[in-house]
Parts: sequence; C-alpha cells; structure tokens
Amino acid sequence: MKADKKTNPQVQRTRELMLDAAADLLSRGGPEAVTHLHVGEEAGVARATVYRHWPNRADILLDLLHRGASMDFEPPSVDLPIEKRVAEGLLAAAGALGGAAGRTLSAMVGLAEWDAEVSAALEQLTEAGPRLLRQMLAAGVEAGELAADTDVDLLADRLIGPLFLRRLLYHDVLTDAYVERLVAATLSPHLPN
Amino acid sequence: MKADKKTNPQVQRTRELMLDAAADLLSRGGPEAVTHLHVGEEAGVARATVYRHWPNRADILLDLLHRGASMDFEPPSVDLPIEKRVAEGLLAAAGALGGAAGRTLSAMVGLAEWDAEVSAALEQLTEAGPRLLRQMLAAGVEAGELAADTDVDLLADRLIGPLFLRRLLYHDVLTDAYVERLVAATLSPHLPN
DNA sequence: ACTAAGGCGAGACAAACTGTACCATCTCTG
DNA sequence: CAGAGATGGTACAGTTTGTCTCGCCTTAGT
Repeated sequence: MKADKKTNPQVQRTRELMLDAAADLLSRGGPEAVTHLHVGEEAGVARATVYRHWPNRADILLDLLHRGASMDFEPPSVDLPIEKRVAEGLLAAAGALGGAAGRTLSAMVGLAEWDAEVSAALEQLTEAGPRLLRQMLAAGVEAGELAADTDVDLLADRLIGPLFLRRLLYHDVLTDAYVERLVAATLSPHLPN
Repeated sequence: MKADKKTNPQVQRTRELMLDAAADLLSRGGPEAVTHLHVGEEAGVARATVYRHWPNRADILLDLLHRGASMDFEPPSVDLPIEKRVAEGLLAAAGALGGAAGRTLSAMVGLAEWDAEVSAALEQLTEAGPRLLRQMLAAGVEAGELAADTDVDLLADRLIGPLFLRRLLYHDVLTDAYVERLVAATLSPHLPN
C-alpha cells in the first residue's frame, strides 16, 4: 500500500497552499472569486490539481469553512458576575465578526440559502458561539444570578441577534460601548436585585 | 425627438419581462443564476437585449432590488397599546422575511460585503422597516408608554436583530409565538406599570 | 538506496459562456 | 404615414470550465 491521502505530506502541502489561496480570494473578492482557475494561479498550483482535490467549487468553499470553524471562544473566568461574563464573551464574538470571520459569514449567509451543504456547514459553524453563551446563561440561572423562569434560548438570541444585525446588515463596526449597552439593557431585567 | 426610454411602452414591457425572469431566477438559484443568458431565455428575450439594458450582471441585481424595495409596512392603528403595535409591525416583517424577500435579503447580505453599490442599495432597503419601528418607539416614549430614558435605536436593534438571526443564520421559521415572546421580553422592562 | 504507487505540472481539447457587433424587422411617436 | 429607435437573430472572438493524457517528482515500504 501507498500513503493515505490524509497523511501524505505532499497532498497536505498542496492542499494547504490551495486553501490559503482560496481564503485570500474569498476575503478579497467574495465567493465568486473562488474558482479553480484563480485558486490554482494564486497558490502556484496546476489547475488540474485543484480539480483533483475538489470537483465542484462549492466543495472548496465547504472545506474552507470547515477549516475556519475555529470560532472557539474561551469560557471567561467564573469569578465575574454574569453581566461581565456575558459581555466578555460577546465582545470576543464581536471582535471576530469584525475581521475575516465576518466576511466569511456574509458569504455563507448568501450561499446557504440555496446550497443545502453550505447551510449545514453554517449551522455547525454558528452553533459553537451560541452554545457557549447558552451554557453561560444556563449556569447563571442555576446559580440564581438570573431569574429562574428565564428563557435561555430566547435570551441568547436577544444578545446575539443585534450584533449580527449591525455587522451583516448595517455594516457597522461593533464597538465595546455598544456591546456593553446591549448586555446591560438585555440582561438587567433578569437580574434579581 | 423620439420617445423617452422611461415612457416607451416597448422598453417598459421587455424590461418588466426581464426583471420578472431575473426575480424568478434569483429566488430559485441565487445570485449566480442571474446571468444575461438565463434572463434572456427565461424572459423569452434576445440575449443582446439583456446586455442593452444592463451591461453588467450587478446592474440587473441592483434594479431587481430597487424594484423590490416595496418593503413598506403599514403603521398599525394607534389605539392599541405599544406592545401590540410593535408586535403587529414585527409580525408583518417576519412574514415578509419568510417569503421571497428573505431570500433576496440573504443574497444581498452576501453580495453587499464586496460590492459597494449593492451595499448602498441594501442600506436603503433595510432602512425602511427599522425607521418605521423607531418612529413607533419614539412615539411610545413621547406618549409616556415607554420609559423616558429609552434608547430607541438600541431598542429597535434588539427587536429586529433576533428575527434576522433566526431567519438568515438559523434558517428557522419565524412563528407568531416567537415574535410575541420576543416583544414581551424585550419591551416589558420599559413599560411604566 | 531501491522500487513501485501515486500525486503533480503542463498542455491539449471540446464545450459552454461572455461580450460585442451587425442588420433586418417590428414598434412607438408625432 | 414616416422616421427614430428598440428588438430578434446571428455571427464572431476571447475567456472560462471540465476532462484527459503523459512525463516527472515525491512518498512509503523494502
């Protein structure tokens, strides 16, 4: 037997080169710029090689998204009050949205509407952030920091929704002040005091 | 002189035919399906004619979006309490998002990130809904239905954001129950009672 | 180090798509 | 009715897409 595709260093090398090029193209020119031709040129790789790795253009984008799924947020220290913990998490998310991740997300939103696979990838990708937030909120409820009848899912939507709205639709920069005002306004009614 | 392009019925006829076809293509196959070739075939119009009306593909989409900018919402009756008025408006918006307008919006979000003209059109298009909502909220503040120190812009974001989040990112259907829970949770702390 | 398996580079190729030009025909305006 | 102009249909060159082949190079196992 020969080397497995997943361990062959030659395959991995060209694959990384091509994905780097594709990520750059996506960030600079949007999904339509990610073609086999462009990726090959940008990566210094034969066009046929790009086709060998990904028969369809959508496959390139999917791999790109799965690769960039490192949207992992650190759970903040538990010592802080719930407001600070939530604000910290949302600030990290807001920062990520401001960079390349925001552009990638825009691209995915536009693609996911008509491509089931991209839609599934988007679902998987966007689940990470909210899940951590829901865990934080659920912990807050359990600890009595939030009202016992709090609807955690809805509260998570109400915290994340405005950030996506301003970033994706309004193309606004998400300032720290905005996030803090949002957290304060959304969370304070649920606080016991 | 001959007829103006804007009043010539021949021009208007083919233009409407092509825009109808383009709208159908956009809804069924996304922005990439809207090509001069496809629009011509779908509209039963010569390909050259499509080029005569719009030299670039982006121009077709822009006209499509400006045409579909009839996202006008009726201001609800003033007799109802502020919660009901807001809920009514958001329910109308949620309904619109569930149909073709939602798909169009998805497409625009994906395009606006890399196309300044589409971005401007999106801004114009998405300003209508929030503006009416802000007016409703401002009227509520003025009438004493909402706390005097209410941040109207932020409150509007907090009402609209979750809807966009669930529709565009999670691909969920926006149920009436969800909208009502959202309005109740978001608005109740600002009510005077 | 040697060898066989297999990925890669380079090019050829047909097919489809893009953008433009031309002209005969049809429609609108006055 | 007549002229201006828009459309249909076709032709054309240039580009892009997808597939294939062949010789070279890297890799894994001996």
